[in-house]
Amino acid sequence: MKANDYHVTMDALASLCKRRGFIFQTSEIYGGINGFWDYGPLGVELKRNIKDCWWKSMTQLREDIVGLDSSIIMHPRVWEASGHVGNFKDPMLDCRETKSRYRADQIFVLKHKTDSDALLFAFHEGAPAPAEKKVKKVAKGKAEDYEPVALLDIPLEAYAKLVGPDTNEPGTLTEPRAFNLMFKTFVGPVEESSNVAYLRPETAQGIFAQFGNVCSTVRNKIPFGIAQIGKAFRNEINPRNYTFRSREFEQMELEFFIRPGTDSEWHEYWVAERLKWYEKVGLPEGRMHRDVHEGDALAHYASACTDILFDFPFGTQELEGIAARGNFDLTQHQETSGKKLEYHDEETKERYIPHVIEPSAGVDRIALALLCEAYREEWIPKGKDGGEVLTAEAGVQRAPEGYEARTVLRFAPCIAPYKVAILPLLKNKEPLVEKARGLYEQLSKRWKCFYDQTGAIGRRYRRQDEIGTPLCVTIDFDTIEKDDTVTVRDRDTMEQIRLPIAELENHISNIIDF
RNA sequence: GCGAGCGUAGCUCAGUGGUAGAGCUCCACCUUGCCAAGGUGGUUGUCGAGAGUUCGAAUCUCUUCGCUCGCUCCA
Repeated sequence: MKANDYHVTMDALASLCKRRGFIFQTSEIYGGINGFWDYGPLGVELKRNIKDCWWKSMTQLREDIVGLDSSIIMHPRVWEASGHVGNFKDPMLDCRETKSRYRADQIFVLKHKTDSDALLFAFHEGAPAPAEKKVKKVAKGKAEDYEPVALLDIPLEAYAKLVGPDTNEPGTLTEPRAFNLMFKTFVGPVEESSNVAYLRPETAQGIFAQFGNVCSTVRNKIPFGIAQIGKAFRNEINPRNYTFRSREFEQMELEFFIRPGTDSEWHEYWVAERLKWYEKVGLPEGRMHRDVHEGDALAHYASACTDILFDFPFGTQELEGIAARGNFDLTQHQETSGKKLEYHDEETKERYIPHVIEPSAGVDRIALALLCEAYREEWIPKGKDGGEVLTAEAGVQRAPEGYEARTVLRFAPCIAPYKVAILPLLKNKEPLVEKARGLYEQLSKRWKCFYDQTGAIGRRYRRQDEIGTPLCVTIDFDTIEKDDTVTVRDRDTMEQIRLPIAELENHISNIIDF
């Protein structure tokens, strides 16, 4: 997908998100801080709706999944067991001359087989040709006399003789430094190493660590799942693309425990289930993709992993990963903690550590995807029944003659921040206002509603379009003088129907409820 | 993290050393009997932050923070 084919630019979207109160830069009055975002009055409703739809689909609409809310800071040994303390870092090194940065584990070195004083030539993994050339040109040697070794196996003393991948001079590379992507803090008032703790980089480990307690309290039979929604923190090197890669973000994770050997069928099941969910909340099939990891792209303990991707304006990017993790996590925790984390399968009379399928989704990424997908700029014909609605041309703000522009967020109704706007036709006619206020109070008991009496009625419709409110209900003189009916106006078609107030709640419920 | 560009009202932006501006938005009143941009009046800024040069800085210099793009990274 080319960026210029997309129906919205990130600039236009970010502008609307700020103007209407979806997303703000965090602590903006102090200049902001890279990788952290705040959700405004509309954004928080949007996110809540995403989480509610997920939570409902997991824990309410099925009886084999229960919820959990574990703490953000856990015992540091949780992260030893999970491998995050050991592996959750990428040693990096810089070239002082070219200012390039490399991942140490991806750099290899041509080393002379016998002469330990000879120069060493670094190269990118799998691409030794430039280094072989340098062997001939710079060292006047033969390629046969050299052998490739991993950079991490080269002693630091030898770095003075090491020629970087993009230079011909030795000694320009810094020593590799570990970049731990977990946020570190201290428990208790004293900052000493024995008090170190981490903000969780994922919510999943809280589920594994409480596996035993959950099993012994809810009497669940395999297969069953434990779901959790919560904040996670990763000290990303370079947050980019608006809220897409943030340092503080929210995850919705399910650990679905299964009998060993049934991994691939349950993995496929959850990929299909999750794709159905995305369609239900308003991400169309045409913009969704699967990325099936194979070979080296798979973690060593995983038997399958499929990413669910979405076409963003800045490229096709991951919303969710669905991994078949075997029994790696529970086994690790059992070994590290010394506590049994086995499941007694009464059907097969066996004890075993269950395998797990993990659908792990990012709430903020889904919110961003929904905003990108929902955003539309349209040119609509002036006057009644005037013909076809056009998609606005990118960058052209004024509509052509006979048309007028409208910006609309076409959220799925279950996702929209406000569900219904209640509008008196005129604000200076007391009976209209009184009736509208009463209806607003009535409907607010069931849905997030918006009351607006300011400006012309058409203008108020457009305001609701821009924040994605699916329905507008207008109170006019027929309502109060004649038959107690109201006008219900649809956001997407802009069509209006007349309904008795008595039928209103039922009508709204059919459209809105997840 | 490196390089380049950019930070002025809620949004989009003009303003190259001399009293901070425009359009839209927003608010009030009027008008408005169903799809915005009629009328009148009004609010809003430490010109991203800090320091320096200068009689005087939005404007010049330095530092810093943030944003965008490219490289890098994305378990």
